[in-house]
Amino acid sequence: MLSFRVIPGDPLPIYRQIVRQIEDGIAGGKLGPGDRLPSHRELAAVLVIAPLTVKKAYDELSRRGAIRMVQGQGTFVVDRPTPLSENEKMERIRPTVRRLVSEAYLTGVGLKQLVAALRHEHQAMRKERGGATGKEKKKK
Amino acid sequence: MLSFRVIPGDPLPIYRQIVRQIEDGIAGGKLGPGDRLPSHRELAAVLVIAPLTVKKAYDELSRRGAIRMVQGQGTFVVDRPTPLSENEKMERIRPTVRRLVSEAYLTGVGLKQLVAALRHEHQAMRKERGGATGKEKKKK
Amino acid sequence: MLSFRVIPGDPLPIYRQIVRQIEDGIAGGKLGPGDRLPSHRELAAVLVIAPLTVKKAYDELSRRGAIRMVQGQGTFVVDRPTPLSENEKMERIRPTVRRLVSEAYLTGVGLKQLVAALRHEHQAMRKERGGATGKEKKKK
Amino acid sequence: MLSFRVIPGDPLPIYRQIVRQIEDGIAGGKLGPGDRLPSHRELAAVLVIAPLTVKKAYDELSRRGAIRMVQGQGTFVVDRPTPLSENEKMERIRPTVRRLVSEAYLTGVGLKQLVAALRHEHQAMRKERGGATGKEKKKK
DNA sequence: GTGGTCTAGACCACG
DNA sequence: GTGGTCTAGACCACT
Repeated sequence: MLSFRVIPGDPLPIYRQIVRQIEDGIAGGKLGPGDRLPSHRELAAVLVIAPLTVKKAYDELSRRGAIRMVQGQGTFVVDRPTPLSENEKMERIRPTVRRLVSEAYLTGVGLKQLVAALRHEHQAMRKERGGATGKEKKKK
Repeated sequence: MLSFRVIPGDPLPIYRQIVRQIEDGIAGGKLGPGDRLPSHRELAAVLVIAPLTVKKAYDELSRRGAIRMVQGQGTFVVDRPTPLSENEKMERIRPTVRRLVSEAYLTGVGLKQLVAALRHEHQAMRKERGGATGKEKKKK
Repeated sequence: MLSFRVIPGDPLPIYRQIVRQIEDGIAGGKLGPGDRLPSHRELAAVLVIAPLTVKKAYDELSRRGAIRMVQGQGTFVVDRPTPLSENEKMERIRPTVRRLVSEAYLTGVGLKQLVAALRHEHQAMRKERGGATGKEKKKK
Repeated sequence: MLSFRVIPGDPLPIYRQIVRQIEDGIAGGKLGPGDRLPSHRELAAVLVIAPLTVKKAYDELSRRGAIRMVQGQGTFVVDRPTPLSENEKMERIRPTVRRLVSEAYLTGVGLKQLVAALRHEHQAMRKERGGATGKEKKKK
């Protein structure tokens, strides 16, 4: 199961953050058709936010046709995996890359430190995600 | 002078959009120390928004030490940005680092590619700023 | 709960008065980590001023790391104040130091008396905060 | 002659700062009846502010009867010296003392550092004021 | 209910 | 003209 992270103070509302992460997960192949998402109550508990907030995210995704909520069964991914090309992937994250570089410059953080911070955060996330340390073979 | 643009519907509030554009302007070298910004009323008129909204953006930049507002004179880009400790620098860019790492992970972009993209963007920005490639000798 | 008071005609703007009162409340131990402040609307009603004015005060305190505002929850005194470097600390109190020295000089108060007054006031505050006289051992 | 200092960003308007400093000077005996103040143009030049601002301060003091402006002659102190008792002096600067102590606590500056900063600033001012290093004997 | 943003005015202080 | 403060509303987002 995908693990989510949510930033309370972010300008992007929490429910949109969830929407986005699930979309990214689908785009990146981490989530495929038929995959089951955690119940909104469950996810809310994990993220320590209100269940209604998660519900709102699921509703949004449902409206977009990316997932389907089935009474008494759960919530499932509908979207085609739509494998993105490498270029498309890079394009997708590029705005954030640019923003980070710009922020780093303004703050006076050098490229070296920046890369270090990136690696550090990457490690931290891996541990959080469940202990995979190398190239993980995901199977459904 | 910088040209500003603002997107009303954006999840990022208008005043933050302005903050970012000015920060980027400084980062990109389009705005240098001593440069004068348009008055908040003037900019508000140009952008067709309320003056207070622009002022809020200027206040934010002022707090961060990027600009200085002087009564009866105007608003100026600050000469020597207030020095921050290394910890504070990292703390400041951390949210974006986390976000980028998360996006990359979900989208299926590996750490290597990510770092490469970062370096690439970093180089691009440098060129934009005037071609300095290393420690630049500033003369006034 | 703290009781607030505001003087409309004061040279110190209302929102700064609020900032100072809350800061003093924290300094004096009347406000501790985790304590909830009245909502900005509520406080505005009590003080008979515009909600935005209180919000501006809260924003200022939030920026300084003294409080945290959480959507839908309320506003709270922060647990562990953001650590500042020694230089920044001194930088922050410097204006008041300068002002005091200047006032004392002009009023004809000598350095010795000034330091004595400072020590006296410092002791008084400590007692107010609960009687700790040295390094206090905090337990939770 | 008294030397003045002015803080542009202060909540107290510059012209009020000047008023206050002259009042303090009179209260502290640094300025006595008949003493001549610098012309407003002159003082404005020294403080690097607009002459109108100084004029405003002089007008204020004139209205209060503390000084008298005489066409073609200059501006002179009128007020009785009114020597303050030590207690009165301390009372006068006490609010600022309290404020400084409170700020220092909040900022995490210890008493020791605080006193050191005070001494440092005191020295700096002395040099600025014209090089007196010990108890200065002032004569009119 | 909470905080977050925005508007369209107003008046003061400084130059 | 500039910035600095304040008001009295409004709507949105989250719990």
